[in-house]
Amino acid sequence: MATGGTSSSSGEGFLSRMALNDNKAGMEGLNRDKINKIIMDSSKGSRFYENELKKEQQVNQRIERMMLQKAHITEQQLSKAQAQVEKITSDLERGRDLSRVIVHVDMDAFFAAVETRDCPDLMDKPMAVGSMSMLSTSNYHARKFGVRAAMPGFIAKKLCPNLVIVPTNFDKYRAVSAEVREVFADYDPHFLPMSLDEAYLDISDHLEQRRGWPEALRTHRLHINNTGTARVDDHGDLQETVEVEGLSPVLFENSPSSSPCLQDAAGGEVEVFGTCAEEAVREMRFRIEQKTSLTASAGIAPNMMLAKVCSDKNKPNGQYRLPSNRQAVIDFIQDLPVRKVSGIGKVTEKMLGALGITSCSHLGQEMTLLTLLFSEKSWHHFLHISMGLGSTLIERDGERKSMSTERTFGEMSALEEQFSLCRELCQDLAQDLQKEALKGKTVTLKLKMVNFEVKTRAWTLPCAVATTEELFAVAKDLLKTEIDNVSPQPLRLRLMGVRVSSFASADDKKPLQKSIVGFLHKKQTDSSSTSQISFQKPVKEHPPKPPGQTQPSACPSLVQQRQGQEGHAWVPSRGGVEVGRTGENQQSFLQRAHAQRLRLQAEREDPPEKGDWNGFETRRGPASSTTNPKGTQTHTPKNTNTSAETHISMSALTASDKMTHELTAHASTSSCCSTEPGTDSLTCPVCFREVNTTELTVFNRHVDQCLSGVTMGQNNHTDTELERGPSVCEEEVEKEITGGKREEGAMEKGRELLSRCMFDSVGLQLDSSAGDHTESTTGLLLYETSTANISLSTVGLNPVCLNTCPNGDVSIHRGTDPNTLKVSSQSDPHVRVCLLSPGGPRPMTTPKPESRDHRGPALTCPVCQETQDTNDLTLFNRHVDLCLNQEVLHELGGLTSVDRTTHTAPPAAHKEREQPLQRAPQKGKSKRRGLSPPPPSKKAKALGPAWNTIDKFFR
DNA sequence: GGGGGAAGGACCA
DNA sequence: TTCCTGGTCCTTCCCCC
Repeated sequence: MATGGTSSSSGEGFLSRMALNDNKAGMEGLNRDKINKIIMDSSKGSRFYENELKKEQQVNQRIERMMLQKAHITEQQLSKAQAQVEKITSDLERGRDLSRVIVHVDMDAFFAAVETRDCPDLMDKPMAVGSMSMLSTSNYHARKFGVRAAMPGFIAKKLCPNLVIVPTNFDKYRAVSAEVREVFADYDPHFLPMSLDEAYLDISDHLEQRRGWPEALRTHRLHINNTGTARVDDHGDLQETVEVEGLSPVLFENSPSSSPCLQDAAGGEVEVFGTCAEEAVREMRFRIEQKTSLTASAGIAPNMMLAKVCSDKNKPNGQYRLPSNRQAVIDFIQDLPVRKVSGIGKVTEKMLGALGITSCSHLGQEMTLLTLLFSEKSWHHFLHISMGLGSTLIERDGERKSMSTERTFGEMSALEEQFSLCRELCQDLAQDLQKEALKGKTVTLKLKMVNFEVKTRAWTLPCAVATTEELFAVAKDLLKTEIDNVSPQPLRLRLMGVRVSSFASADDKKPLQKSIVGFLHKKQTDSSSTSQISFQKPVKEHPPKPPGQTQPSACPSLVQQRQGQEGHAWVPSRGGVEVGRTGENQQSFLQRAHAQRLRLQAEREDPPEKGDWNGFETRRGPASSTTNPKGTQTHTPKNTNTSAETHISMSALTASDKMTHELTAHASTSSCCSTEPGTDSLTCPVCFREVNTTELTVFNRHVDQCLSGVTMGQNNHTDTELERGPSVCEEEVEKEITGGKREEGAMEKGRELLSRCMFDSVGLQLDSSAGDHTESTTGLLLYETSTANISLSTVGLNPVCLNTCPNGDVSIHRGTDPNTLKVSSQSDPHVRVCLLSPGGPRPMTTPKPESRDHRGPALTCPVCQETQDTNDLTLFNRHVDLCLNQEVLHELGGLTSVDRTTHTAPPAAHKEREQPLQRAPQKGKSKRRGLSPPPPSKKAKALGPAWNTIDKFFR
């Protein structure tokens, strides 16, 4: 019964959850009160104790709620539940399978036994394996003092001052475990290892065969190795047969090897085992003992649940068989304490205890009540237990569902240390993932505070990730969010872990795109989802769904606006990333941009492809290699008329270059810039202009110059092709800007706009006096830097972290003037910022004119759907741009929620459910999965309909 | 208001 | 001075219908 606060099992006022768990072999008949007092005295006042107290109170509250619920149960509910239980019980009974012979084998005090075997001096001493902080296991001498696994060493020392604590040596245990598993495999090649020292086997098939075996196959010889330990050579030659003088150092009295032996013709001792299940298991344990000098215990039963309980029955070094008949099972279950059943721990035990349920027979008696108080899963489990049912099918080769790594340490508060550790963990995890060729979509950061409070923060990506950079990109943002949430206080950690889950399916496991070739190719063939960088006339119908999109890709509001304004309503007047373009779903664009960013990050991990030239490679049809002017190789197109694909390997590019290509590649799908198969020109992958040549040398020179222009933040084309005048793109842009009329400076506007699309660093002003620092007064930004990981500040916005910085030394922050940004890097002299918006400070709220011009209707922003108090297109466009740029910025930032209504980031301490740490933005339904911006906070919702409306765009 | 996805957390071995 | 890892289930929040 819940007592609230602390509960006592002995009247001393200690936490029951911290009391000794003597539910383990070798711990019977201990003085629990005395041991518990020592445990409490050692723990009281510690942070651990305080946390346990908190947990205990939570469990007590659960119990109180449960009891309250119980008090309100009606007779009607009970009778209905009764009928339900009876029906299910009947169904389960009909399906009871007693045909399999399942064995659970558990090595006795495994780690301790291995250490004792290797150091016989420990044989008669109480010893444990672990450290002063935590013990992994203890031997049976130590258990008599109450020392057991999962107990801190310092407390164990108080219980048993003579305790010898041996450090763990997992390599050794793994090696021994491998030997044991070799034996298991002879009885069930598909056995299921649960840990290094535990496994389930289905020996039904083995028994079937065994019945026909001659005695010789069931005969095993004893021999002694050079350490004096008896060993058997399984069915092999006896190298040295010596009389067994005694048991191995860690064998127990009822060792299978101590059974009477026969002598073979050569005078060696042999043991013959029978054909039944007990004999087969005894033989298995015998062979394990002979092979490793360690003993094992086993349980034989018709299902896994019972086998597990049975293996504990005659521990150590014993076995127990539960006959495969219903009555035997029911009798066995009757008096079995619920805590003995795998899956019922201290909390469940306590909750059941509050209902007066301590044994499995009680479970059966109270099933009706349990159906009304526990979840369906829970009471189904209870019902199975009460009937002695369990799995008869050992699930082999089950798919791994997650992989993680974590580390416990002394208090860690320094940011650098935390991020450094975070990166290390990501690195370790990436290596582990690589070993199993796994990629996962969900990255979870686990933090344990110094007060033992555990927090997990997860983020699900649109595509599976596996590399250090990819993992760190997410983990560090999650970490940063937590740090920000407690700021200015430091985040005081004692554990950090990183986990990856939601592993990719077989299809997703295909190697990540090495290039944007598919991206380009697909766009060329799928105009419906093509991003039109040119500014076309409004479309009237929704374009077809892009592949993978479940929602219509056009923004109805936007279409409506455009129609209503006869093509003049919203002209995306800024350069850079244009979202909401005709025929383009903003979300799908953002998704692709983000996905591409991840791919690019992934490619950083890969070495440059052989044959790449400056990271660019042009392929058309089957390629042959040729040497380019730089002396490296490139592929010469053999057939320019078939399967034209522009392959841009990113491996040799900097992050900034890659980002450039991410967007320019996108731009390449423009109708005005796409490569037309069948022409004698090649399309530059940098500027996406057609270069009127098929001569590789000429083309390479062009690309080279383009590339250097982009890299240097300029578009200093000097090629003749580049100086031939405005490209088709520019003309399109110009048309859109001027409405078809050529005006003074229109061409320049077009050029500027285009160059911004291509991430020209227009607007940056280099402050040479600041050394590596670049300052700019600017509006919204996207980043470009060769080292990435920039915390971007935009005017009026809080910093938004966009990417990963391997070196961690790039920073962008506001200068003394709130409208200036400072970009700096200690290691990279070429840090660059690319503008998505014209230079110059921009107001962060939509500037409203004194009074609206009444010559036309009010305009509604397609992003926030707020009616703007203006019909002035310049002002209106500025507002739309602000909204959209924030979407883009936010999207690429990935994690920081942006309040679109106020155009400011939400308060760092965005606390929900009174959690001390901010939750990672919650994902919504599949429409927003992964890439789309997280929903706004409650506050943001209260402030305006921004999120709802942007979401509706894509429905 | 219910269904269902996502995330956090508890529990267990 | 109280582990590490991986799994399942429950609760809560949120969006959508």
